[in-house]
Amino acid sequence: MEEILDKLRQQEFRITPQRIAILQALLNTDQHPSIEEVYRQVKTRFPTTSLATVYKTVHLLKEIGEILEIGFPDGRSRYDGNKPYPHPHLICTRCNSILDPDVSLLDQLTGEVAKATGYRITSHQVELFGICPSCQQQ
Amino acid sequence: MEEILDKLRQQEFRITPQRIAILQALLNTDQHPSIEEVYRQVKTRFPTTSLATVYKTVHLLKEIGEILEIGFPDGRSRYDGNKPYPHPHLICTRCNSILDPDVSLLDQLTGEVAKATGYRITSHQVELFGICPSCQQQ
DNA sequence: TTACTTACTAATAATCGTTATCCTTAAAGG
DNA sequence: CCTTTAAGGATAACGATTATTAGTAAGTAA
Repeated sequence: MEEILDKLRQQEFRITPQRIAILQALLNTDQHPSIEEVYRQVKTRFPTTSLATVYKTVHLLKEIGEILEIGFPDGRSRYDGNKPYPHPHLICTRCNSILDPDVSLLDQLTGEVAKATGYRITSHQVELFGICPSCQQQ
Repeated sequence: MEEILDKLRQQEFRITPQRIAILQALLNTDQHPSIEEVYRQVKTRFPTTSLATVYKTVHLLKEIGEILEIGFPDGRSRYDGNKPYPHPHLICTRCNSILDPDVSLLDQLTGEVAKATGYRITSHQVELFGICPSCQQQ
C-alpha cells in the first residue's frame, strides 16, 4: 500500500482520500471486484464519490502497473490489486467466484508455443471455467 | 455448411439469404472476424442488411454451438466458425493477427488444476499475446 | 400456385458500461 | 496562508449491443 502511494508521489500524482479508499477496496480483499463493487465500497465512507472518479483512478492504477484488469465474459472487467501481473484464473460459472490456482505447467506451455511459432510471447490471459466443489454439491 | 443449415432446419429456424451470407462470411476465412467485419462483407451482396440482423444471427449460431465467440481485450468480440470449440489463440499485439497454435500441454494443465482444486472444469479461454515473427523483423 | 401462418428483416430507439467535458475543489510546495 | 494545477463531482457523450415495431418473406399445406 505505502509502496504504491510512493510510486504515485514519485510520478507527481496526488494522494487524495478517494484514491486511498479505492486502493484499500482493491487491496483489502482476495476477491476480484468490479468497478461497481469498488464504487459501492468507497461510497460507504465517501458518499459523494463519483463513479467517474473510480473509473479514472482504477485506470491510473492499471497504467502504473499496480493492478491487473481481468476481461470477463460478460463484458465488465474485474480487477486484482494483490497480484498485478498476468496469472490464471479459475471461475465458477454458477457462483461467479474466482480462484487463483497454481499452474506449474504454464511456463512450459508458453515455451512450447513460442518455440513452435516463433512468436515472442509477452503476456497471456488464461481463464478456466467450471463448477466449484461447493456448487457441485448442490 | 450444409450440416449447419440442417441443424437450423431441425430446430425450426428459417434459412434466409442473410443467414447464409453471414455463415459464409464466418466459414470462408481463417481469420477471426468481428461483427463489424461480417457486416461489411454481407453488405457487399445484400446492401440493405441491418447490423441488428448480423448480431442476432451470430448470437443464434453461437447458441446452437456452431461458432465460437472470442473475448478480445479491446471489448469487441470476434468469432470463429471453423473451430467452434474452445481452443487457445496466439495474438500479435502489433498487427492483431490471430493464430491457432497446437498446444499439447493444455489438457495436462486443466487436469492439474482440476485435481488440485476439486473444480469440474467445463471450458476455458486461453489467449497468448506477443509479437509475430513478421512484426519482429520490422 | 395460392394462401396462410409466423418467424425474420430493416430501421431505429433504448440500454449499458465506459469515457469525455467542464466547472469546482483541494493537494502540494513555497 | 497563498498559488498553482491536478483531481473530484456531475453529467453529457460515446460505442457496442439489445429491444421494439411494423412490414416482409420462408415454410407448409391446400
